[in-house]
Amino acid sequence: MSHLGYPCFMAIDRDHVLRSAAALLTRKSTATMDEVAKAAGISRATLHRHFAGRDALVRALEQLGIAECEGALDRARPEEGSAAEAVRRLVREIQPAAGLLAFLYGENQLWEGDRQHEGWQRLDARIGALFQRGQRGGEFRIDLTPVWLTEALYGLIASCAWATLDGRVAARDFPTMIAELLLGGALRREEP
Amino acid sequence: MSHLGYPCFMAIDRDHVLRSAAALLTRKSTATMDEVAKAAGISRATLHRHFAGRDALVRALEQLGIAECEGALDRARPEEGSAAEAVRRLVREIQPAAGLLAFLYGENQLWEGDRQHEGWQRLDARIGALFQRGQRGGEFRIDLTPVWLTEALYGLIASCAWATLDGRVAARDFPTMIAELLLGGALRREEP
DNA sequence: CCCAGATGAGACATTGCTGTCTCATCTGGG
DNA sequence: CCCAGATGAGACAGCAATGTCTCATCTGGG
Repeated sequence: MSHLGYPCFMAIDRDHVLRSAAALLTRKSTATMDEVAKAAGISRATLHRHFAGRDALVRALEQLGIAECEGALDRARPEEGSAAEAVRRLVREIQPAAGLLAFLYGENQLWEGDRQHEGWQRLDARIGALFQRGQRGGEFRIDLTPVWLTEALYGLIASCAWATLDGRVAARDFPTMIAELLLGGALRREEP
Repeated sequence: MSHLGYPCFMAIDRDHVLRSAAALLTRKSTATMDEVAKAAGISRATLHRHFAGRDALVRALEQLGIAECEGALDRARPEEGSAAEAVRRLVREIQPAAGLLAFLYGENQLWEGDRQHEGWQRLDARIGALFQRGQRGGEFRIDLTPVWLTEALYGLIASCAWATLDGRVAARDFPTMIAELLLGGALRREEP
């Protein structure tokens, strides 16, 4: 045991378990603790040593999802350049976390409670601010509220993640499909 | 008992149970059979007399959702006028079923099986055909596939249904928010 | 080597939901 | 009135997943 009070490899182990769980739960959101353990290559006992219970596991996944989103948002530099380009960067950066987000998006348990994780509010605010910047700069239309645009972004990410799992959308098209639909819509642009 | 083999009021009763269940499960997808029964104002025993089990109930809801979608599609007259207007009509007609669709959309159980209800395929085909018509007519851009546009439509409907439940989007804005985002996107159009 | 700590396998009780059953009660048509 | 059929209330066992426990085993640092 290290001086930290836990073995130095536990951190990466925990991360590995979380990512396996995310990958599995994306495909089968009702997977058992036993299935999650098997997917991570550990026993159910060890899984319970890492996470007190299923609820704790989901909460940890929520935390991970929030962190991934914030990382993606940081890397996308939402204040920089045109808002449209910032949205494209954001979608591109967020793709690796799309499966996890799709799972969390469908986990009603996280939202029905009287109060949800503050991290989501912070994310909503940051993404909403990006859309607002686009509106103020005359780049985005103003008849769609930033709140709705943010919500729609989440919805499209989840849709595309599931469509990708089913093979209805190619993974390499993920960023384009979402960003182009969200930004430009289905209507053809008039040639200038 | 009527000559039909069941009381004449059972049909409407069954429909009432289904709609109550849809309304409840939209808010809490993990609701118990007991909660569903209470929400419909009947006992659990009677609920089991109508639907053999939870699975049968979900399947019946799926059937209802498909029927509502097909009805909305029929009323939207997807072959008539511009494709964009047809999409707007479709979204407007589908709004009453949005909550049910959002529930079904998150019910992975319906999709993970090796084969899903053929009704969805028929719906996908009809909606996809609408988008394809818009593309062929030069109205819609061709770099977003009809399959993805269909998927995105479902996703936006589910997103907006949940956002409406949470009060983040007004119910009266539902058709506009979805149709305008799907058709026009966030970017402002250049003035002609 | 020695041992603390981590792990895997499995036993175990508990819990919440399900599906089925019975029985008393209600209701509407004949 | 009479009765078939529907209903509500509740009992009951079954089941699947959870959470806790023990114990044998493995592993790495000192």
